[in-house]
Amino acid sequence: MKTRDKIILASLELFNERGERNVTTNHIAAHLAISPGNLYYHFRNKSDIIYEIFLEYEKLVDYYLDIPEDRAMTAEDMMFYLESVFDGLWSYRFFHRDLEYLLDSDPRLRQDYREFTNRCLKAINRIFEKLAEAGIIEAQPEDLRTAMSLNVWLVVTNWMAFLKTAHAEETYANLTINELKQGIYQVLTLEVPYLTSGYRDRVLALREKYRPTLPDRNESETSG
Amino acid sequence: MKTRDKIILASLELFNERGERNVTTNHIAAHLAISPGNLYYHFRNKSDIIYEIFLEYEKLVDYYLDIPEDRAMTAEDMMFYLESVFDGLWSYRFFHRDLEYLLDSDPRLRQDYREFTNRCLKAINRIFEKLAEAGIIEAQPEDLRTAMSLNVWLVVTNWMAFLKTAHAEETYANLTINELKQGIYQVLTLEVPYLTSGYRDRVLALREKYRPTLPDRNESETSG
DNA sequence: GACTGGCTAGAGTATATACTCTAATAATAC
DNA sequence: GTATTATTAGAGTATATACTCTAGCCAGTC
Repeated sequence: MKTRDKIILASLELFNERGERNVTTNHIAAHLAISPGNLYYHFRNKSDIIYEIFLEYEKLVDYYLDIPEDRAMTAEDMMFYLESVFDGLWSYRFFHRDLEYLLDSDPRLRQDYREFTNRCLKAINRIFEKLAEAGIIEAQPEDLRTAMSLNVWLVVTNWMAFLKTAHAEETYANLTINELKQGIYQVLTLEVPYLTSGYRDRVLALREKYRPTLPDRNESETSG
Repeated sequence: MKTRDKIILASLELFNERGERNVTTNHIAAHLAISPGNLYYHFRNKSDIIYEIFLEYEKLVDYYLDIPEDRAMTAEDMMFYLESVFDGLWSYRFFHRDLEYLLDSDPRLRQDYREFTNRCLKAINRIFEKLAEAGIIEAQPEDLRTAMSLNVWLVVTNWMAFLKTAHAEETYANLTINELKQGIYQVLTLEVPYLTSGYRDRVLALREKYRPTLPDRNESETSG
């Protein structure tokens, strides 16, 4: 594997494990047993590494959210979208953690991320439309659908942050992809009131599989 | 005003403006025209300043979310809760930005914040209960109510982050409290499907007042 | 006036961090 | 082979940051 690719891979790994803020370029080089000079031969700066990682992330999610227009949507499709998106979130989980700082440090990233968000919102919107066409959820006016899509985006992209703050101990290390996917339960919660009678039980059953076993909720929960 | 209080105030101001990560203790001291030594006489470290600010924030929100149990809830009450909470978010807006890093650096803060979150979730839950008792929304099983409350929390606490990423330019400076309050529209969107026929139009009208005029959604709206 | 204790100044320190520079080595072209 | 280019090492730099240390000021008290 080329050094350049190794740098990207190691950076992603370290960022995910420790958070971007806690990983320096020297750490990355040390982790790979290469010199800082070598790293800076391949990347002009730290931002450039992050930008490359973003491009990969973007590509992955764009691929996941490519919605086929030649056929109706099924409940399985919907679940597959959710699973895929949460897989993506997991693989690039450092990204949403320090998002605001990252965007402040790189205008190019800010611009790209903004367009990326808009594409995702459109895709979510389209999924809702097709779910309605397929009779899985009730059709809703465009206004409402757009606002719903935005809420889905907010829940999806911030569920992980919530989980980490809800953990009692240092949580960066011990978060698992299974816990993360409990966010699917929360997303489906948004759909619940719109489900058609024909699909209601079906989707509720699917949703049930992701019911959160919330992290040490018990510890201070004795009141109530 | 005592130096200690001035430090807290100036820190909050600078954190909100520039983000905690971009504000050093030396900046704070310089801003107040006091010496670093003076600052460190009053606070053992930066974390302690942040913790003090959190305590204020916590107190404020706890006060806002104190739900009177001696009377029924009105739609106005609900709106007042929303307005208040978003005011609080605005005043301490730096906090949710670097939340994860802050919690990682201070176990005491992590623990307190976790309990704070649980209290807020319970309050939201109770608000939904009382809205149902008042006939404003349909009553829902506890499970669903809890999941809904969590979604409300996610939307409330992350709406600001979304706004900032949606902005095209450097956004930390030019975000306004009015834009922030458009998050109320998103929260009410979550309630829409549960509104009773008696209150539906009423609440939809209230919601309409907060409809987002989303920041340069179409590429570059001339800012002026 | 002398003493005390809270408060403050400001120079200074240890460490970290992003990044540079030069020279050496490996790979490739001719 | 030689010349050229791509890659790498590793010491080094400029700057920043959280925090310390010492000495002095000032308000109140005896």
